[in-house]
Amino acid sequence: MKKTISDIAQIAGVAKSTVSRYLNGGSVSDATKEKIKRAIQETGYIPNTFAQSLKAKKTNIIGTIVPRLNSYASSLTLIGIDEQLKELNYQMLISNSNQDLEREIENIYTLANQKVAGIILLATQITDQHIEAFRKIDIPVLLVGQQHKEVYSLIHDDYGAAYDIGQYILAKGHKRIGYLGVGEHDIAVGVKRKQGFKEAVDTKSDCEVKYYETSFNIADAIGTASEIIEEFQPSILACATDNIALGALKAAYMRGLRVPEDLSITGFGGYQVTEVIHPALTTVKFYYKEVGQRAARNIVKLINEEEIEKISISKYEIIERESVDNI
Amino acid sequence: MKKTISDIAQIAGVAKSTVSRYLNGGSVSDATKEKIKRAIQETGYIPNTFAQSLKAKKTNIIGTIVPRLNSYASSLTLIGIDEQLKELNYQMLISNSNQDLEREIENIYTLANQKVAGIILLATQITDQHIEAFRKIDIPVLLVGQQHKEVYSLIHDDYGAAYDIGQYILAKGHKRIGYLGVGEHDIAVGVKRKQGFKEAVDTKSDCEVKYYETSFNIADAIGTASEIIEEFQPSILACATDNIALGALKAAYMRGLRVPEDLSITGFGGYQVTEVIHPALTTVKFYYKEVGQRAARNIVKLINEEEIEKISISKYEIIERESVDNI
DNA sequence: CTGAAAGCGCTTACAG
DNA sequence: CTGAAAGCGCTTACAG
Repeated sequence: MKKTISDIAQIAGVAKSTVSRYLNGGSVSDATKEKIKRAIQETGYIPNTFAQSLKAKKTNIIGTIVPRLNSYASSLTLIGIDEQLKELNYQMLISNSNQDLEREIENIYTLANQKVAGIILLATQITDQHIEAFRKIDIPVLLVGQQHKEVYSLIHDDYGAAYDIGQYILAKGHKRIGYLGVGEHDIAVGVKRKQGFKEAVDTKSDCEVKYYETSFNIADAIGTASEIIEEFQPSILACATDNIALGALKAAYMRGLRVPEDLSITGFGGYQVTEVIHPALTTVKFYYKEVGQRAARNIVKLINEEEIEKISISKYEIIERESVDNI
Repeated sequence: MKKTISDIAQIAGVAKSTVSRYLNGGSVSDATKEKIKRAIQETGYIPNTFAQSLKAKKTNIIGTIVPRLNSYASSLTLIGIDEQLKELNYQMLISNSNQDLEREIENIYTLANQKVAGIILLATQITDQHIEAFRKIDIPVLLVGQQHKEVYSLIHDDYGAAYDIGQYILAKGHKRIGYLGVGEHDIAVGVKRKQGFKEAVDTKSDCEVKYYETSFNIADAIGTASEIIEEFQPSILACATDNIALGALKAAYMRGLRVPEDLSITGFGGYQVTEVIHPALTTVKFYYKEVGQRAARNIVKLINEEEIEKISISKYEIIERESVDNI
């Protein structure tokens, strides 16, 4: 059933090497080309990628490790990577670590096993084990979303975006401000966003600002936001992700508060749904897909041993919509 | 740098075949085991998967083709597949066709090239070219979400769910009913859901029902829903997906209609966000993740040449929330 | 332009 | 339990 290059060679009446040359664009006479083409069509021959890779000693596969598949940010980033990679004649292999750091480390080694040409890691946190793995596998690695001094990274400007959101809130006249963030193990979302925000609101001394923490989970966010509303009664709640903001919105409705009249809310991310809901959410949009595309270009450069910057920072844009009131 | 099995054999002072046996759990004496283990640790040896697969003539990789990556349904299905496959010692390779049928066909062949053990296709429509590809590659294939008489399939009960939604709407006393679906090239969403719905509402003769069509795109849905509201002024708008329902909700708000007081809305899918928005959406929940898991089990059975049903139909559940009014 | 041969890194009967 | 040898399906110098 399954045809090999030898079968084709035999049917076409040429040597295996000639078929191989035909397949790889080497010099073959037109007459020979014709014969081989016919043989391939007739048999439905498909070359064995393993044998090819075994000899060629390299693949055109880029392994991409994601913490979770059902996230707006991951999905868009993956799409960007995939699109760009296809253009560059590479292929994307997705490996899901399901928010499990151990599995993430495992995935690095598995990908190395499969001789991927490079690895893109949509990172949440980078541990020593990560660094150890990167060293051992000896394959180009690119981090997306988090940075580390020993690895090439592509990040969103979390600090800058948060600073701008802070300034924006101040400009709207808010003085009783709640910030709902996540744990500090996540440097980008947990640390940088909070830092930028704090830096901005600290420029004004007549504000009362309180910082809270929840998880990335919407249900958790609803609970935490609800408590904050009860305890602190802020005029605005700045949330570290759009999902958290969605939770805050729900909490507001559940407590009978109108948004933005009774409580203003902001998010982070620019998820599509934030535009469709009512009131539409004021948030900061990150360019996930573009970052994915850039990641693809960068990893390929790394593979080709071209120079790239150790760390690139991507832009953002404040999207002003309906969820923030002017006081 | 890169170590091979020969290096390990040499360092451990044994034959390659012994190392191979060690790696694959064949019988090796404890003393030899120890030597090999040490050699592997010392060198950080990682076996070459290509060489392994070339000999073994099979892989434990399941190719999964998705129409798009940024969809709630795909993501959850993928997670289910991935989880279950890991348990069965298989690996998932995701291939995105980006809603491009040609690319989908290409992906089938590419996956075959890579000698995947089986293919799961999250399908939108099945053309003759698909069937031709399935025949040529001679690899087990499983369809998810759509059915075809020549291929093993796993589907959601689109017809049944739509019928129930229709009945539910009738029971709520609605008599002026709009149905907002999608094109008929998508059998599951475009044909089956409409059919089930129609069947249900046709049981009552004093209703006026109008059928409309839009795309899967939220922005399109907003536009179409807006027109429907203007022209037909239904008391309820049943939407063929949750995203379309989200668009309808937005359209209602934009026209100053209250939901559900002025217009009731229902969806299809059970996306997480439908629970968080206000008003929470009445919809039908499909078990995407579970279907993914089952798909994984089924494709593995197919690979092992075990019997499975040609077509399995998955359950659903009507989720009654706040977006439908009692008339 | 074309072919014979060696070799990529493994695995798998087959002997011992 | 262990090793030598053949072979998986390709590619790549090397001759011609």
